[in-house]
Amino acid sequence: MRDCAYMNMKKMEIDDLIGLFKVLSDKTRLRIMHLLVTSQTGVCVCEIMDALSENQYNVSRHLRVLKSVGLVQEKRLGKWANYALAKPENQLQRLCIEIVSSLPKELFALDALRLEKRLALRVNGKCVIGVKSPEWQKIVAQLSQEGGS
Amino acid sequence: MRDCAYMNMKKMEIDDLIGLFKVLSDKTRLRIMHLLVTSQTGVCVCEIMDALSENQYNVSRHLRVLKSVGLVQEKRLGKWANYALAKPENQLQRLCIEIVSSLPKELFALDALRLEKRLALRVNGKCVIGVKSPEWQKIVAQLSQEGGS
DNA sequence: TTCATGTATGCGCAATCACGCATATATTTT
DNA sequence: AAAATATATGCGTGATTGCGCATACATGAA
Repeated sequence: MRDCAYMNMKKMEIDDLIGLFKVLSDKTRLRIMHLLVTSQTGVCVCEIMDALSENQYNVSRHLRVLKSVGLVQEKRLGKWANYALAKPENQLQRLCIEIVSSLPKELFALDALRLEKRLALRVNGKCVIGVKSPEWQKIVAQLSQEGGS
Repeated sequence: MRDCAYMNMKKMEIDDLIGLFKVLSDKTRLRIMHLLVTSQTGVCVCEIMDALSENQYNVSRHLRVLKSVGLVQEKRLGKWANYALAKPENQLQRLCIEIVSSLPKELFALDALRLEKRLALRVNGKCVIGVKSPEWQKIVAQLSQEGGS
């Protein structure tokens, strides 16, 4: 992946703040961060995909960005990659989590709802259905029906 | 001026948050905002220029952006344009001020110091020296000498 | 070993956006 | 009226960056 400005973390300077805001300036990244901050649980890539209705490579790429600045951590479990909020190790990361926590939750309500439904499909606390699963398609159809009423 | 994404304010949506973070993702804008938030006083363009050591057209342009999203307000006084933090009129603007207020002040210490010295040159509470004034050049030279010790 | 599946990434493109330059506008001073 | 001064802005450019596509990689299943 090409280098991006928001990956450049040295000592704490104004430029680091700028990097932080740049990280939060992408919709997909902000939604992922909010998901991880509010849910306080590790989730795999396909669960994020479904919660956000976002495709695989974008979720993956944005997770990489978040990981590169130390905001999230990855734990591989077989084919699955589990991502969770990292324990903040500097002021900047704490600030970021504070900021994300302070955002109006209503704006992310749909993501949260979908994540809840998606996590309910886990078996033994683990994701087992992967991408494009019929179970999930059905739930999505149901949700869009309710939403359209 | 060409349209920018962060100027597009409708109802409060995630995209508005993105716009907010984009506004804060520029160093000059963030420094201006911090200046206005912490100083709580209206300042003219040339005072900002000197406080930030930034040129005229960039300060002017970024002020325009901040004004366009309702974060700052302008009051013209003859040749001088006085800018101040606008009274926040929605949740997003309040959030922005909160966020800027929460940033580590040390990072903006030099700007704050220069602004303090610059405001001390006012007469009757008004800026009178304009741009490229010898008085200010002298103070800058003094500051850089102290900083280099 | 071959195939299926979850995840990662190189490439090319298009959009965004900050900047320098030059110049325009507005107001005061001479 | 003309010059000076504070501020604003159109234009061209370069840098950044998000995305779609195709494909690579890694691991488990058949």
